[in-house]
Amino acid sequence: MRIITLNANGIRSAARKGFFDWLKQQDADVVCIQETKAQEHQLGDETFWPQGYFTYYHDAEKKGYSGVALFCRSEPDRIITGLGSEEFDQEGRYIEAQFGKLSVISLYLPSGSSSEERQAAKFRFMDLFLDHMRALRRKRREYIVCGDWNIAHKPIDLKNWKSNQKNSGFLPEERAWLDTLFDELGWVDAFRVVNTEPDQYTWWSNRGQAWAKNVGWRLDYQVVSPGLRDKIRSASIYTEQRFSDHAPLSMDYDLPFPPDL
DNA sequence: CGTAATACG
Repeated sequence: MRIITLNANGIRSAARKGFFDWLKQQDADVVCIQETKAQEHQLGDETFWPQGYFTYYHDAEKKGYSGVALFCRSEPDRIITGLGSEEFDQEGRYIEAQFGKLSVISLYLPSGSSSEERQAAKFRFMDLFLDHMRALRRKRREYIVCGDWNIAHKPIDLKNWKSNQKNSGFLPEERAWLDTLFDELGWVDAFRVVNTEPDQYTWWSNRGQAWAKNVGWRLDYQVVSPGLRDKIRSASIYTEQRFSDHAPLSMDYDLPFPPDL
């Protein structure tokens, strides 16, 4: 089973840069997109409903903002949109597809980099989402939570960790939140199970020479329930592609699709 | 600086 996640920074922009042509060659079972920055009525072109996939969008109410999507090679038993939050469900940040006992989720955690107000919103979402992840752990299901988590976990996960300790995305509170998720709740950062190398980034600033100098951050994760830990086979970050300021993260699991859990 | 709309990341 192959799962791909990408923050598209505009699904229409990514399409113009060849994302859907690339995707055809990837043999993905589920594709998780964040920052579609479009509403469904703007995505009439068949490009945005790829052949061979069941496609689901969860848009923000605000035009050109946020939004997540799922492309699924087999039809899910159920789709869940949103977390039951008045504040965040209108921002299009969560969509879950259920296939038997497996759920695959596309998540877009708020960025806090634009203002203190947005950082406060990010912390509110983190509170809400940690409770959600606690609730998921009590279910008799397995989960793959894909997306842009907007937090680098450890110094190995960004180039300039020393100078970024006061910046959104590498704040001590944000890092501790991921510690809680992984160490206390038992969720697994699947990429790090199969790749412990430095310089494995999924996002680069558009400013300066960040891309050319590989001054990046690892913000995009596939976070899996503990029962899937020994099913994680391999991970690839497609840094050659420039569909977005993020790179696609593709992971292979030792499971058929649809899963036989 | 890029995407998409005059804000947000």
